[in-house]
Amino acid sequence: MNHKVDDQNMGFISQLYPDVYTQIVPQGEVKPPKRRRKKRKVAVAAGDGSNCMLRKRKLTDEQVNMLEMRFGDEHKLESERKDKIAAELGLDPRQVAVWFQNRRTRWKNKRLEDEYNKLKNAHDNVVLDKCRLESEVLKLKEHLYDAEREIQRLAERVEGCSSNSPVSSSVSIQHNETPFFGDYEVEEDGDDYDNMVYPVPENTYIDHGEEWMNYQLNIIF
DNA sequence: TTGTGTTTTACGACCTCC
DNA sequence: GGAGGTCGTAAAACACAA
Repeated sequence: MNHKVDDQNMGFISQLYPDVYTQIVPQGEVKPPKRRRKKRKVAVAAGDGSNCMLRKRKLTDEQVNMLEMRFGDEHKLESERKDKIAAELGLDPRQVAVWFQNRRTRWKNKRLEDEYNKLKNAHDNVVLDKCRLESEVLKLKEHLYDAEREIQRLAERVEGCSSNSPVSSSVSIQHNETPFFGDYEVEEDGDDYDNMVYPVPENTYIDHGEEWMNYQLNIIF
């Protein structure tokens, strides 16, 4: 950005906060031509206020706590507020700005992480629900299968009775038209239960669809 | 002690807004 | 055009296992 201003500021700051922030660019140093990204030496204040290349300075707990409080109040940082906080903590305004920038980034990442976890939980619940429903469907299909067997059994019994008696049964079910499990047509991919096609006999149940359904449900449940 | 992974501080490039 | 933002990353500081 505006390095000239930054450099001027640093000099100014070194005078304002000699014990905190030190101008670290050696006198007479010629700036390298602007490059996309250059290796940098991070330099910060020496405890004795001397001008020298030093290790990066970590903010004190007190400073960090105060910055956290200010960040809690407001994530953005206007110039006036920045200067005020900097003066309050004995920091370079630039340091305050940088700290806020980094803090915003951390905050954003945290928010993204929380959002991701929320979505993941929702997804997991949906998957769980899907499994539960699938197993329920399987159970119901098993019930249906058992019911069909029972119908078959009853139909055979009725047929046996009617052959012994001249009185015709009031039961209208004709066993050879009763769909049995073996009569299901299984579609190509062979996923037995899922792809069963129920062949409704032409003249037996078609006119009494509702009754037939109720009859079936009574057997199942 | 040292190698390694993570966090923190700082900067450069670029973008947006006034 | 300047101020302040984001993004990506360097490098120091730190934590910790081996």
